Amino acid sequence: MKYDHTQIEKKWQKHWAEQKAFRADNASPKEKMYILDMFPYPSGAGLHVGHVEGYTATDVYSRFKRAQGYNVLHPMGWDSFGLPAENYAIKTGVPPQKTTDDAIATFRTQIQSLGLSYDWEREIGAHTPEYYAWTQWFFLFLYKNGLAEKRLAKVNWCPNDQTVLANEQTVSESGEKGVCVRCGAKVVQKDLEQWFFKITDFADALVDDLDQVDWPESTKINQRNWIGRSEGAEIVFIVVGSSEKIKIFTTRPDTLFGATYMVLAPEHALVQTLQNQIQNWDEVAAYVAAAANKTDLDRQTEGKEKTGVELKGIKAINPANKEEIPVFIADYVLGGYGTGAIMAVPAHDERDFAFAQKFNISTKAVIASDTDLYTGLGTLQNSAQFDGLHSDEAKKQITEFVGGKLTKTYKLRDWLVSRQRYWGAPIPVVYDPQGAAHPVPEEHLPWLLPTDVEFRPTGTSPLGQSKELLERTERIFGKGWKPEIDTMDTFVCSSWYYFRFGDPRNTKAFASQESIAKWQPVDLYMGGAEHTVLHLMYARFITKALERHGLVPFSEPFKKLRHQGTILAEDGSKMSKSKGNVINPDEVVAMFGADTLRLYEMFMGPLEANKPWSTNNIVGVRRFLERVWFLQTKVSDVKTEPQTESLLQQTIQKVTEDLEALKMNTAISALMILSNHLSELAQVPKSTYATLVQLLAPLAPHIAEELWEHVGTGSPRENWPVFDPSKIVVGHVSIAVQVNGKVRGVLDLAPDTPQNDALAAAREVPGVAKWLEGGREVKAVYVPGKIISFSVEPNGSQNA
RNA sequence: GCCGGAGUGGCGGAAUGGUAUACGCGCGCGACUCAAAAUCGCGUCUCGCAAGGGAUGGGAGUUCGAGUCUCCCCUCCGGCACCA
Repeated sequence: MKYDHTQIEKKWQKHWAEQKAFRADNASPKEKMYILDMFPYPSGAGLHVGHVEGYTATDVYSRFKRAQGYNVLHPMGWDSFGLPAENYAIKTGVPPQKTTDDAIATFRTQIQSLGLSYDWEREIGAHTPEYYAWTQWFFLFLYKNGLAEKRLAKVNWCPNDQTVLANEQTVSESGEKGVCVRCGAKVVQKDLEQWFFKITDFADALVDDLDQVDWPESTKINQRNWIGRSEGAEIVFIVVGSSEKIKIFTTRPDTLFGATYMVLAPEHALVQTLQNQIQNWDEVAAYVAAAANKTDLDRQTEGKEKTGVELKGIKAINPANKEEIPVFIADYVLGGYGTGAIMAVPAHDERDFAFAQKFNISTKAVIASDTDLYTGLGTLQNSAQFDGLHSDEAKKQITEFVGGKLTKTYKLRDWLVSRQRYWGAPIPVVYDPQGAAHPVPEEHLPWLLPTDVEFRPTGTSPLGQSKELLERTERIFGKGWKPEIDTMDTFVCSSWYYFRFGDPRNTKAFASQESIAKWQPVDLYMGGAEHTVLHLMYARFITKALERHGLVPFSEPFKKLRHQGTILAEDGSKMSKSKGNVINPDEVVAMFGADTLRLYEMFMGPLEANKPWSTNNIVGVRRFLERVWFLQTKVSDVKTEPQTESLLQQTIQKVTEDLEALKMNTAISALMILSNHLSELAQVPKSTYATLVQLLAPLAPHIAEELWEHVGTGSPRENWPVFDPSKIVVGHVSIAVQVNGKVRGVLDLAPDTPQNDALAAAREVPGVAKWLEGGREVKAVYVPGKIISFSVEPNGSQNA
């Protein structure tokens, strides 16, 4: 009987769908397990083998957990708003709605052909009004609680196309930075009124709560670095001859006596305030204007070459030693970090040192050191009564001495959610005739995305063209009222979707409290490591905001997180369309079958590692499945020999432990060892074979179900086997005998052999005895069941 | 520059401080065949006739024993990058 993967896979996919085999049951008393994949952007290119890896891993785990008796929630949906569909529409005129629905249909078909056990009754799409109504509800929720507000902010602007550009659109196809991806014009910065979510309110919790979750350490570190909490002091400097003060943030208040100048960010408000006292105003104003037009990319490409202008006529007083010091503006000081102003200590800070060299500013070493520039901590000097103190103590004492305060600051900025784009959830805000913002009342949600727009860059947000949206606004709110015409960052859609899967059709709430209590938080979350810093941060923020207002009873949405690695091309390079080395999963499924593809991707290596694809290696797992398939012809009611039973029990243990730890590659290896053993038998005991099939079922579910029909009862999706240690044969174990760290012999011993007997036997082993003869035994170590180790010193006669 | 991760056969990789190279690919030889494919069996780190020796990026250390732990260095991959 041939192994016809196509026929078998179709049969069981149909069967599972008809049986609703993977429905997550809201009413089940069984323990819940919520296993989630990061929902994909449904791109026109279709499913990638990289998707398959992550989805297969969670599928294996879901099937494993169901068999162990858990009530598993394993859903799939679409992160379906976003730029590619809109760009495609600009190019071709095909509306994003159509492109997106087509792409989703393709993705769904592809995913279903892999036999992934999703509960399709819970499918959601971020671009559907039923979903984005609640994305908009989240906006209103944050707005009402003071966590959303409008501010001026810079955007990338293409003066040629008259359009706003996302950061990733400011790199040309040839890699040139700071230019429009479409026309190549130089990108400039432009101020726009935009909506922000106040994620910085939660900065401390976002750092501290990382201790509660089981995430890869590197991902936690990325999150901490992104938030960038640093501890230091705020200290006030007085401007000479003025009532103005300059507040600075420093992590090194111990070096305050060494501050020989100050720097303000070009956009610092005080620059404008002090205009009348600044003698070289024209020069200063020109520098400020130039800095305002610089993109972040400009700053990067310009490297670390320092620029700046002294504010002539302005001096500040160092509060520690009352010296008058000059004040500069320079773009190496960032307006958005700390207080936007620094004290510069050129003797102990690299950037200040470089700047002082260029502008010929005096330096003063206040930490003892042999070098002109020393950035470490140390013993104070030139610091009056603080001389001799160590930095650690001086930080606090000097801060108190000058009336400053110890404080913390963060790199994390508030989340800018306004997008001057079409294909996103409209921001549910309207403006009265005076221009004041008002939230759209919840009863009007979903606040629909209009369709009467043209897809071409026009210099304004596409929704600004919609007559329907304007008429709707005036009809509901009154004459002269105007709609907000920006849409929300698609990260908003993905910051709450995991709640929706628990209660996907709810029209009264984003999810009922019962569904939250039943299913949340996510027990296992799987997705790529790249590009997830922001998503994870935003999802955590939303959860913390909900918790603060009593809407969820926990503060972290994802208890356990794992990343699948990247699948590379055969030569180890990245797969890319332009190189033409992309593997299409559909072709692999057609040729080898979904079970083989799944098994191969799980067998490639550790889940989180980056691994090259190898079409050669696929035949290995295919052969394994063929071997298991062929074994059914040898099944009979013979008694299981102890050796076979022992191996079976070890396999049950190994596979169970490995699947729990998501080490699919070694679980498969254990199954191969068992099937190789069974292949050597003339007749294969039915119960042993059935157990092999069941252990294989989470990994290669179609073939397992087909084989199970002949050898099992019930379903292979239930009653996961439990290993029985008493059936593992422990009669004797082969243990190594080492002399001076080298293996000289092997000995078969029962693990409970007493030490004296074991050592005596070991000394008699032919390969060992001769090494002990000529020397003096110094030490003998016996680790039962593991190893015997002798240490020998050569005697005098041998040395001679 | 800073922060992570990783270096093991020809290749993907395995190994609670305890016989390094499991499992798979590839390759070689053999069986079956008129022949080939498929399948099955045997072999496959390296030097050596052997006894033995040498190998987990390089160098030191801890230990009876190190791929695994500690320190220094090299290479590759990923992230951040003037954050005071």
